[in-house]
Amino acid sequence: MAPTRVGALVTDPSAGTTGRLVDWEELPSWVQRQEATGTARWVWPDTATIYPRLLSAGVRVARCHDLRLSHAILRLAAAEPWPAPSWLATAPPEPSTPSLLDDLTPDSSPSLEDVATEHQRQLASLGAAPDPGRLRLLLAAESAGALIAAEMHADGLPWDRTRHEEILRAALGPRPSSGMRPARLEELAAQIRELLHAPGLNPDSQATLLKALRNAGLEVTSTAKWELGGLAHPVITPLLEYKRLARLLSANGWGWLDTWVTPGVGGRAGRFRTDYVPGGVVTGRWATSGGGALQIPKAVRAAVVADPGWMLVVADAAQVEPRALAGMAGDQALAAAGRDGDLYAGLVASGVVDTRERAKVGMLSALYGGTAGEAGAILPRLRRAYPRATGLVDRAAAVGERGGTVRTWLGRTSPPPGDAWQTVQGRAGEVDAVDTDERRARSQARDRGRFTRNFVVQGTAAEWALCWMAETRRRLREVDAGARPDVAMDGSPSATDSLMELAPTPGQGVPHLVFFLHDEVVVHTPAHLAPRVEEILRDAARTAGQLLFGDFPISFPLHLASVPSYDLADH
DNA sequence: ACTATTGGCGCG
DNA sequence: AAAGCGCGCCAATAGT
Repeated sequence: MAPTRVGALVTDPSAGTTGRLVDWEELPSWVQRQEATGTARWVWPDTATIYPRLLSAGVRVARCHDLRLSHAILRLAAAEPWPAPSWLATAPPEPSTPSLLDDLTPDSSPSLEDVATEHQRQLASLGAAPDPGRLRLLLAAESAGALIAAEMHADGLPWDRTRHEEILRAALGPRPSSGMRPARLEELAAQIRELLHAPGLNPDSQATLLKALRNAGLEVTSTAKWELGGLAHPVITPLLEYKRLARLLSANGWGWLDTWVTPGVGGRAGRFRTDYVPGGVVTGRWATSGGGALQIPKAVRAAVVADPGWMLVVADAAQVEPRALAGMAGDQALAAAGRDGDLYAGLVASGVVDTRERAKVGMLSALYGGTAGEAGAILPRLRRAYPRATGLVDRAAAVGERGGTVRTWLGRTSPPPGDAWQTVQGRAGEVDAVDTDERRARSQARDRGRFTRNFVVQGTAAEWALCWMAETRRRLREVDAGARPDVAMDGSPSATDSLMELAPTPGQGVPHLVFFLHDEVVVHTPAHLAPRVEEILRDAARTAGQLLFGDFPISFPLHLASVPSYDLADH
């Protein structure tokens, strides 16, 4: 049963705190009125539920405090967590069409007092935290992310269906009737059957393909491409080609287009809309649901095309994780290696390792906990050169191996290991424990150590990226106001009366974020504003670094490209 | 006929 | 078991 009203507070330094329990129909106009001061912050149960409705009414807000996302962070961080109120969902709402008003909320809807009480609890919890300033920044960034996620869904990623179809046709042949294999795949399948003497083989069937390969004398234990790649046999080339194209077909073929890309309107490209899930990954990274948005392969990025007269500004932050680690650890030497742009080149220049590739492999091993192969040889050199940085991740791993929890720089806490983990560790300590018990426990403890090792780094990098994006959004909104003289800046009635006029929607000359991928963002902008957008992205990256690490001299350089289509950025 | 798991592979 | 972290999604297959 869907509630017909929503409770929200608005805190505003210029107007004090007010709250209302308001009908959904009245919500947009009320919100728009409060926004006019320019200093309002909304406190509401769940941005993912509320904001899409505001967006479809043409209303955007500057900032909010998302009680659901904040609770999730505070619950793990607080010494004395409180249970989530029944009205506060612990999972993001099921995606739904904006026209449907039901199914969006948990069992009961909060009163205004409920909302105010939960807010007070969160503020108190924040105040009691070891570092309230950082945690406050994290909650603000997480909440800003929720606004951005909803806005990117509403605006969509520009997607040219025709260009996508050209890519598919060139790779696979014409679109087959449903259920049939495209021509090119059928050809390759025939070759594979011939070369393996396996008539009737379906290359999509892993089990039968593996048998056929072994019958042909290939000593493989899987059909994974990394294993096949090293083999000398005439079937390898067509087989790898088959796998590459079959993947393209199943992940981003014609069916994908039909499901995920809405048609273009008058000269404009269509749009791809996924559901972004802020905080969807344990480390604080975003997840997505629908369309595989975080795995858009390089092969189809040429179909991401700006509207006529518009550009895509693609910004990719270089080596965010080691930079975040340098900042956290206060490692001056590692920070210095990253000063000139390419941190891995910096490692080579400082004589720590001899090639860029080895620098990268070694650094990733330090961040992920790898020990095998070449990494084993490089790691000791990294430890000697960067004892503070490597010491930090080594300690995080040690905590994890003992079953403890770790925190990111801003204070996101790792989830503790589950019951199964504890059980296995417990069994290894019992008097009748056998070898396999101990081995399993040790192996599982090391797994946990690699998780916590990486958690602090990946999570802090995600925090930097959130701050970067939130700061970018803030500045893009200023461009919006400045670039649109038709919107009065003096708060005159004409400016606030027409909600649709005020709403910065694509097509009205407004640069806006359209894509986010861990350390990369894409802004869709009128072409003449592309240089300004690049400047904003750079400034925002610098600001994000300062928000996290203050005066510590760690830089966050970007690769920037203003391009008509995504493939041309090609970092 | 349905759901859960597996192997594989795309992205960072 | 890709050398190590984090994901989502697909087709085939196993389980019910």
